[in-house]
Amino acid sequence: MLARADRLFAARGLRLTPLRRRVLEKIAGSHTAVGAYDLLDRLARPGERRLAPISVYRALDSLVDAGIVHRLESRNAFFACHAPHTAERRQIVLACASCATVAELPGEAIFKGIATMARAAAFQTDRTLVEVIGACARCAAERESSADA
Amino acid sequence: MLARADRLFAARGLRLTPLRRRVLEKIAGSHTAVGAYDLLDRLARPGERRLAPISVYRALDSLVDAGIVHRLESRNAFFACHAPHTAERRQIVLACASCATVAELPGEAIFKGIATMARAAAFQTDRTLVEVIGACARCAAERESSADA
DNA sequence: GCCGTGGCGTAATGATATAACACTCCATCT
DNA sequence: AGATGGAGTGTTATATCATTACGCCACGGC
Repeated sequence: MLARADRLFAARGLRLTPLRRRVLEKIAGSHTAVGAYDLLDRLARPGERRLAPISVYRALDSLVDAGIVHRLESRNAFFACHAPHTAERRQIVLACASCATVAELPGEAIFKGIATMARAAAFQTDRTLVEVIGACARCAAERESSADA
Repeated sequence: MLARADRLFAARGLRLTPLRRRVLEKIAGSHTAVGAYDLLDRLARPGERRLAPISVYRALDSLVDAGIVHRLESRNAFFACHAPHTAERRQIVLACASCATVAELPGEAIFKGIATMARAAAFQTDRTLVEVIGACARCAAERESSADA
């Protein structure tokens, strides 16, 4: 993953700097969506001065631009993209409301359908967002059992 | 629209109060997505004390619950739903990045497709979000002409 | 009458994100 | 070598978005 990130940055004349690397590691380390301030906490090192929010946001911006990290708009949070796709953002995002776990599904057909509809409405698409909020398999099971109780 | 709102509230044993009505009018008055604090400004009446943010957020919550107003997640903003659909949120949202205009398209087929994929991934869907960010017909035309220049 | 719920006011605070400015590093050009 | 320019980060302050906690009043049902 870090190698991939390296390549993506290099391809654009940029660098996967130590700070960006640390941020990416923290995000990728959890398969969940994490907020910028959570990240700040996790990046804190005892004895060192805490990072300023802006530093994390800058790193996040660069990672998002590179397509290695995505933003979960419905939660104002960020998650690492483990899919093999390149900067194209054509994945359906499944976000668990209880555990914040994020999964991605290839959604070419869906995105094509949406693009067609937008075009028919004379709308010029820059970015398409598909987020499904609900319960992942694990949490859905828990819902069931507590519903039984 | 106000009549529809009235009905939707009444159907749930709630009321379209004066405050909610004012908030709804301000949102519906613009066909764009407006932030809660923008709304606060627009609701301000000379000589009167300004509303507290929480008051607007409460009104917004109730309107969103009723399905009369939707939240544009990618912008943390709100827009009135002019579509004839009921509380079902199965509309594709087209949001113009330059003028904030929002349009909705019926998206049954798309939402069905997404639901099927989510189910196949053992994901239990609560809510599905489809937002297309780009340029509306009008702003796209402007882009063209400035690109020419 | 009393209680539960809905609805709103007030004050304070929490959470998310950016602006503005300064500095270093390093590659490139001259 | 010196000048230039973009990338990257630090520091400080501030903007923007949203909620918690508490209290009051209106109204309908028991």
